[in-house]
Amino acid sequence: MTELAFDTKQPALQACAGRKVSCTNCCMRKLCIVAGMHSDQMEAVDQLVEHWHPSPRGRHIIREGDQFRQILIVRSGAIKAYQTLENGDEQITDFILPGDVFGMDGLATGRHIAGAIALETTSVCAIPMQCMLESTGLAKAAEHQVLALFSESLNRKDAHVAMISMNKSHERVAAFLLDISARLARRKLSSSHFVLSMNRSDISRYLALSQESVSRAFAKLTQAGILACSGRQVDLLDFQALSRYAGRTGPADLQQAG
Amino acid sequence: MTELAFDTKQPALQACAGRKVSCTNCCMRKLCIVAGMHSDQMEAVDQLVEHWHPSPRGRHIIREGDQFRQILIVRSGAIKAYQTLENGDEQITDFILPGDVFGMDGLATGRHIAGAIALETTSVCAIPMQCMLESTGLAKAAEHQVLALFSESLNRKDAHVAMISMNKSHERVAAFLLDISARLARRKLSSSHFVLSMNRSDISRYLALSQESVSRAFAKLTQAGILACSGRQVDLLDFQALSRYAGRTGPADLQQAG
DNA sequence: CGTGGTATTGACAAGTCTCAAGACGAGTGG
DNA sequence: CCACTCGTCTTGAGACTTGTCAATACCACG
Repeated sequence: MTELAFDTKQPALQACAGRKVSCTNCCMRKLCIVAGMHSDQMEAVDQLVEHWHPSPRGRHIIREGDQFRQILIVRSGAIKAYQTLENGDEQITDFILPGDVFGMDGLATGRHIAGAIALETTSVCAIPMQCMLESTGLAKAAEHQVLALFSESLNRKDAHVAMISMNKSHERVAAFLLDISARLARRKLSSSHFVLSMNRSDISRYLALSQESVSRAFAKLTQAGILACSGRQVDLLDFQALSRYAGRTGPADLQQAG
Repeated sequence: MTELAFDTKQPALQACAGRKVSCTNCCMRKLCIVAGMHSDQMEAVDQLVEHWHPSPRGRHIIREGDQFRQILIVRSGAIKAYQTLENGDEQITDFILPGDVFGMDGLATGRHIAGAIALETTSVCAIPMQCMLESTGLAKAAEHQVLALFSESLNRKDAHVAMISMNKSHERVAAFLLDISARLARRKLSSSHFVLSMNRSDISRYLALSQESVSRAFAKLTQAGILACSGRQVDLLDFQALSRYAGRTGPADLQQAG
């Protein structure tokens, strides 16, 4: 089985994965920058947007220090954003799913601070910043959308901070799974049954835990009957219970419920 | 002594604190949205910008759930941004210093997710979003700046994540102090001698630690001769050593060096 | 059927959280 | 000037969780 963040049996992503499509019939148009645009506006954006070739798993889409030239939107696949710290450790700063924008980190200084690597075969669209600022008509139409996506990106980071702030490993993992689940749901994909596109090590560096703790957290949640998992395949069995843990040692605490 | 994030003896902030000023002679013009603008552009922005009355310590500037109407820029003072979690805990998501923008979290959904409270007497400028999108001339001039500030905001959040990801409490506190220090330096204020405007509890909820651990971390760094502090007054004595700790258990580990 | 990357599991040391008590400083009222 | 109070900050001791090191299991792939 190939590694996908989504169940390929579901139609939405399969429709456009890997193929060059125009914005008007792109499956991500409801989440991306063209959301809410008229078809003529969309066509204007289409002229501007570069549809890049799909990147295979492991390929860098952005390298740390690269010059900033455009903002990017994922059309299909999944990406991890990372930053190399002074001591050489790789901090995973984001997991980017179809419809998410990324690459705005380079706008402030002109150079990208964070790198981005495809977690599986991934297609992205690029909106060159230069064009964006020059083309008045489009800028007008897209400006609000761009800002909204920025804002969403900011909120995603706050959610990340909230996740890491939980003190128990199974809470962080529960919150992580719920977050992924909710984001998949927004994309009309199964929220209870999915295949993670990142390995345990990526998750651990995203959640500020050791790989082993992530593994143990999965085991704990499994033993509690809250989820079933085999490697990256995850089935969420009890959302309520999961939410309780993600809600930071809420009403009921996790005992060896078995 | 009043509580300030900055040494009031330094001229930059004193000049405009609390008084209504135009952008052209605001002390924050080099960091804010009007950075790099011609004076005529600046005046156009000036027409648009609302200079709000100073907020006393403890006052809400934004409440969670408030309708989004404008983005805000701090002119003087300091602010904490927070989010109430499911279990009622307050997660501090940001400390906002003069020249920083905030409030963009509300753009995505139209309502603010995070609240903002003044940590000391604080003046902010508001740029109504409606105006911003409508006034073409200005939008053109300010667009790049707005995006750059957004981008900076994103990068600040990644820095926050990196901070929380450190596993030892004194590393997180070291990173925190270096971050504050660097941000003060950008504002031409003393980077080695300052008064924190937030209490230990705020710091702890920002760094995902208990209050006690923060206190102990301060003590540890003090005993190691790296800083001197008395309550919120902080003097950084050894930047190199501080950077080593903030660099995540780097070359030299912190022993009871005394 | 090996091989390499990934994932799990165990045991111990190390660090943090929690609970609890006390110290300190600023502000108030006698 | 003093005693008192409140919020903040510090310090101590024990329980608990995680990180680390190490060994083993698992899976896809050639």
